[in-house]
Amino acid sequence: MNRNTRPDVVTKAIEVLDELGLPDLTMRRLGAELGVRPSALYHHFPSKQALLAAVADELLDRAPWPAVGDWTTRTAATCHVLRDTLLAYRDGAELVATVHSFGLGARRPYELLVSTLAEGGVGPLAPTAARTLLHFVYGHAVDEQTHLQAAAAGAIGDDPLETGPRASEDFGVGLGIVIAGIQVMHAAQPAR
Amino acid sequence: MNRNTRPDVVTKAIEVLDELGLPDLTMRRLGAELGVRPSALYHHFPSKQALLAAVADELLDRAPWPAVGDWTTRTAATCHVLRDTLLAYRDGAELVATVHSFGLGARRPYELLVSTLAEGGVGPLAPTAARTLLHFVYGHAVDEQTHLQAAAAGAIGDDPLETGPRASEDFGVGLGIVIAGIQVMHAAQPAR
DNA sequence: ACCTGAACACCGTTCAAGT
DNA sequence: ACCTGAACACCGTTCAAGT
Repeated sequence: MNRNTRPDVVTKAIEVLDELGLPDLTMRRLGAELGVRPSALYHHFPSKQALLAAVADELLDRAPWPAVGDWTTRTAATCHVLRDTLLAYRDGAELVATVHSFGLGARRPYELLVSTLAEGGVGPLAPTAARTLLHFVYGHAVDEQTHLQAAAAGAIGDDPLETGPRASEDFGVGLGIVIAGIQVMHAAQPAR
Repeated sequence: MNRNTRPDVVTKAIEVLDELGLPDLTMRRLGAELGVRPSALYHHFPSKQALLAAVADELLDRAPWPAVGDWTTRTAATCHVLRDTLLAYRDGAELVATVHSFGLGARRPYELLVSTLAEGGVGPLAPTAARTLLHFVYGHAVDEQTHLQAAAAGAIGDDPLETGPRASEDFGVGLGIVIAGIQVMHAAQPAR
């Protein structure tokens, strides 16, 4: 009898995602959780993909994005915050990576990185550099979350390189590789 | 009346993938294409995921992997061959990236890169460097293929940064960033 | 070894109609 | 504005039984 609003649906979707995981976040399950038929959700969103995009954007809006520092430390901080955000929700990495690659949402990290790099003087390399950083962060987070859940399910003995504190170190090393590469290619660029 | 063998199934699956795309590569469709009930496929593979892993491995086995050159040019060549292979089949990038991240197959590029980097003297950084390269190549190829198909469907006007020769340049620049970063971080490593 | 037949337990989406 | 009821056109997987 209490009718649902669009933000209600997104909030409940995040709960279902975190408790059941992305494969169980179905229109039918989400409808049931809201006390409503699946078809009612199509009053709020034109498709499931649009719903997932709204969920991804909401997760990213909750993140404590950094605002200060020179471009290298701010870029690194942004990537660490992004990773932490993706890992903070069950299947968060896969969800956000999918939404981003379909071009339906999750644009915030890209825009933050491009403007950080542009303000840092990286210039015309900024969009390519930002995408390279995002490919690394999403890929690493998806791998880590997949192996984390495999280990939690007991299917595989903890691979220490993919789980726990070793994964954080590994993320930092990989991120260092990409940022160092941006610095080098930027310096090798003809001046403007 | 002619019964199917395991390689038959993989070969037909690649045909269906390339003609219909990954969403239409269903057990039911593939069975129909082989003149067989969907349940018959479970005699050859324990699950759809196992089938997809075999398909990904077959695609990767067909690639002309490079075998010579110093580690930087050989690494670059391996990444270019991988990208070309992924883009040579409809939805090839998404298929191989998914299989790889689930840990069920598609291990060949990782092994090639690790041994190339190790022989190049990159030492303990090799596994992390290889994964960073793969995150970039898979992420870039998935993006490119997604936008290519969106452009082909006419939904979006060709984004020149994501399509055509500009995409190749962009891939090369991003790859240059990662390889340069590996060189820097390797040089910054304490000697062993 | 390879396949059939039939079932189980689900999906996303549409659409006329209700309040 | 938000939802119901009912349908459409599908999924992956299991399992006893057939050849």
